[in-house]
Amino acid sequence: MPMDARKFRILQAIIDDYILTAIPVGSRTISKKYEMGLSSATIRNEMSDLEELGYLDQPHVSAGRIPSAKAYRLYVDQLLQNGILQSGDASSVRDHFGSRARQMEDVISRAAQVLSGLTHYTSLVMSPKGKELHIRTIQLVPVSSQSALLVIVTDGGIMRDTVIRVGSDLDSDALYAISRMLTEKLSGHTVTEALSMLNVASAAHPHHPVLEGVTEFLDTVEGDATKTKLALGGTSNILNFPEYSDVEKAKGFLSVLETKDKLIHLLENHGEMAFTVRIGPETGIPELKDCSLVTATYRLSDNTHGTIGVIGPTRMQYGRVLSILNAMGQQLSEVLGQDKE
Amino acid sequence: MPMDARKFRILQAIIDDYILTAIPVGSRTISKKYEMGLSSATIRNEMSDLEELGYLDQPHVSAGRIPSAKAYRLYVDQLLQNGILQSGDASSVRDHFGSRARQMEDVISRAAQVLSGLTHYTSLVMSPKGKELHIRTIQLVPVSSQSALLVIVTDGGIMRDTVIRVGSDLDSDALYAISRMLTEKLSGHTVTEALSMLNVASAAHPHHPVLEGVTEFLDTVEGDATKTKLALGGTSNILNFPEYSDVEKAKGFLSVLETKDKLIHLLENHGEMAFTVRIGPETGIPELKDCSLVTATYRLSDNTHGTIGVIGPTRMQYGRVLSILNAMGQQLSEVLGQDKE
DNA sequence: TGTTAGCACTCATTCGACTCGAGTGCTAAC
DNA sequence: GTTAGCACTCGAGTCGAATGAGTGCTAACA
Repeated sequence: MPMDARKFRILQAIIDDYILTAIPVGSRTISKKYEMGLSSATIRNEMSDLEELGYLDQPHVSAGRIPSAKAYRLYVDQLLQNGILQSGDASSVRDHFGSRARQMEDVISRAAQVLSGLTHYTSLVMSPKGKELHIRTIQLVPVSSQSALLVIVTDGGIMRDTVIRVGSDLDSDALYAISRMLTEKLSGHTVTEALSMLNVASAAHPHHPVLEGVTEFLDTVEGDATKTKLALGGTSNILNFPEYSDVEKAKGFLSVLETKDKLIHLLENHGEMAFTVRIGPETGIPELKDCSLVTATYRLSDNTHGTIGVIGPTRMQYGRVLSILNAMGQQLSEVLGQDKE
Repeated sequence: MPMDARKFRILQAIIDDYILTAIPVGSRTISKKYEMGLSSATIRNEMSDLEELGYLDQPHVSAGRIPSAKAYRLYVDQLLQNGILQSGDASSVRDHFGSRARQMEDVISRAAQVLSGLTHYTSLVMSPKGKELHIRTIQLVPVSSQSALLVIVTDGGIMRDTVIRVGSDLDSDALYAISRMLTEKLSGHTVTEALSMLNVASAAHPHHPVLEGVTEFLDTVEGDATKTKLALGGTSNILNFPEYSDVEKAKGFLSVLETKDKLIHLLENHGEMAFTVRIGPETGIPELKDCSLVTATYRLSDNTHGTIGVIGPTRMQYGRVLSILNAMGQQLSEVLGQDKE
């Protein structure tokens, strides 16, 4: 039994209706609300076929059908292929975002707020991965006689800082000299590259406290995924959807959001696509089996990119979400890239 | 009708039982489970009196009684007066916290996690208010030809940074010189004091871009409460309690947590007490009318303090929470104060 | 005078029987 | 291939009786 055009049109109508109403949709609804020119009986036969093909599920025999994950997959693939992106969202993203470019962190969390506000889903905004960032300046700022603040400015305006121990024989001017030297050597390189260069240098000057401190810090930046900044928005939005009116399910969902490591891992597996859509079980997280995750990337430069995403019920308004993510991605690239020149 | 010792003992038993079980407690329960040496009928008479005094409510006539906000208030005041603080919690806080003192931000969020993990409630950890912090070092780090990163190191190891525009005629060395000068002048003063000093300086050198940038930034640090860092932990813990099995109520609660401004405002009204306990309506936030907020402070120095707190249902294990907050406050003072010398 | 046993009364909760209706699957006719 | 008709299914909602926890009151008791 093949999947012809009519079946597809009916499936699409079912999905559209279910996304809107969240109640299982019956054959009569389709034949009345959507101008098919077919009677409910015919729709019924087609729906039976679609169920056999695995595109529809039936909660119980006397209810309508609901789309399966496979159906959403088909639906989304179709959407992605046609590239239907409303342009109206770009301007509304712009409006809500405001133009003030502040610190990376502020931008990230603001973006998460806007994203969840516009979509009514839960949003995720992740800064670029640490190890891909290019170093621009390294500066040691004296904090006390024994320690200094290590500030690393990277492209995108992100800065990472930590306090390291230095030898007590270094005063402000000495630190400044070291800073200049380090900046000269490492500027323009990625964190990963800088790390290998430092390892060479450490071999020449063993037990140099400053070098050790810097190396150690870069090491954690590279290795530790949790160093990536992740902002969430609209975490309680999920409760607006009837599929999460069960408190137990809601708890599971919210618990996942609390352990950011899982989320970061999820967002990192992005591949080279402009968009990634993971539907239900495709997320790989049991608690999210009734959720979909849509992600997109934004670029700061050729090699550094961050990820933004939206989590909602599988019956998500994929078209709208994709369009908004697209607009937000562009906006972020613009805002974060602008103070780069 | 006075409130005698026996009434108080009975009230205490009722509160203890209700905190544990969350079900209205009847006269028979009290006379059996708690060794009162009184029959249920006597208890019943006393409970009737307690209700008349406003300490007990009755959901409906054939159910037991539940403590009113007034009852919890009495209970807590008694608790605070007796200063019952189990010492066991101090060590468990220490165990969970770990000794690694990292950046302020990490410590804050770690503390929130530990706090919610130990109490099973939602925790709040707020860094000290910006304007109370003492400046230790000011450093300008070149970022591009037009802009510089302004790093301000304060006591407690907190650092605030932002990118400011500078005149294009300033190279790295010039910025360094300015940094030294600023550090020399402002070190040891609070943000508020520094601000007034800078205003004097600005009058002498009008339109100086660096001075303007620094002033503007300190201004936002002082004025903008949202600059205060606030970490939350265990936001979904509230769903474990039967009083929040209603999704609508849970949504209201979680929505409040998302707008951090309200929370910061709540935590700031702390007064000079070691602990503050706000019960139900005392929080002043309608969505939290069935919640209690317990806060405590930790100190970095004489003038700078941060706030930690726990939010849970009004039937909270106040004794335990107070004890844990006390331990955590000490721990935080220790960890954040230690790199101060 | 305080305490207790006894008893009638209240009322949320539980459970089963019942109805209602949306929706299906199947068959036969078009 | 499409459609009308019809029997059938089954979740959701309603109603009412039974249940039982808990109270308030009264009268007896120490």
